[in-house]
Amino acid sequence: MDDPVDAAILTEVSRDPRATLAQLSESVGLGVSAVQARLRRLEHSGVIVGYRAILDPEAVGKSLSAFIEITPLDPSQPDNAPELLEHLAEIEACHSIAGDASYILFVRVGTPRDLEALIRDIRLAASVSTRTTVVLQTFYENRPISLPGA
Amino acid sequence: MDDPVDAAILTEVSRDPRATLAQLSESVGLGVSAVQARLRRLEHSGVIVGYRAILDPEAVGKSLSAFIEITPLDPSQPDNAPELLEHLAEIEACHSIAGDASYILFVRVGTPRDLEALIRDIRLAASVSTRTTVVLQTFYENRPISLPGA
DNA sequence: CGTGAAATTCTTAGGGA
DNA sequence: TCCCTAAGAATTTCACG
Repeated sequence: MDDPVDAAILTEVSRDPRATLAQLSESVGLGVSAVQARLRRLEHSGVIVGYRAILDPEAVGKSLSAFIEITPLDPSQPDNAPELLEHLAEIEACHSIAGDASYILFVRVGTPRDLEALIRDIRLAASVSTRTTVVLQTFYENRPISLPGA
Repeated sequence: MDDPVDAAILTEVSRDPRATLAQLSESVGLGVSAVQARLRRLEHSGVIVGYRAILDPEAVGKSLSAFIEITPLDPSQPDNAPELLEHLAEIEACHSIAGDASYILFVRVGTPRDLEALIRDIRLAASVSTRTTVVLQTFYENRPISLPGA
């Protein structure tokens, strides 16, 4: 599905989505027009889901992050916790997992008090118990996906 | 530190870093030139760390993700696990945490066999024990950081 | 997939609140 | 200091070969 050229485009665009077509073109050894067409196809076909700016959490007042495992209090109820929690903007990610808990969230807040409030909101919104693991230090995150054919 | 205009720029650029200055300019109600200067300052001052393309993991052969908690086998040894593991491209994030384990990693691989190999590599490279939690389904991830002043 | 021309965007310099 | 306008350079876009 991905030939080497597409893989090269994806690798480059993962590291710098704001590179010009000319720069991409140079990296992958194809004309600007061809790169543009491939990039458009990769976007439209859903291989490229979107683009993000990576912000420094400290600089934007989100210095505290944590993992929150959650488990429904009443297993007999329909479980749609992910949708019930989606409106909480502090939640950056939500996965269902194999393990003791049902889901794990990754959250970012400014202060311990914000975390306390968020945990309360989560419990109320989704009728779940929580188990929170505070992040002490982040060594790296948001590293680009490494592609096989790169 | 961030006035409302900077916050608006950050919000927009988080959602679509490839928007043109004219589009940003429209969103924040400032001239193109002023927006460009602010964006440059936000980049240069480190508030904006970088940009990424978000790829569909399935489409690029990384359908299996997992959290791996790790703990040094010998607590008396100097602990530099994050650096020792940095060369493993399957590791997307590495945090130190408050809890039973010392660190938690988020990793992406293609198959269970790849995960097995990665866990072996991690144990060998950093002399750690591991506890792996497989992700069954990802409901959302990479949601942009929500800014206070937005 | 490459070429070329038109439309759009980026960049920089200069002036004003 | 911050913002706007304006002109030239660079890039994107798209039809055609």
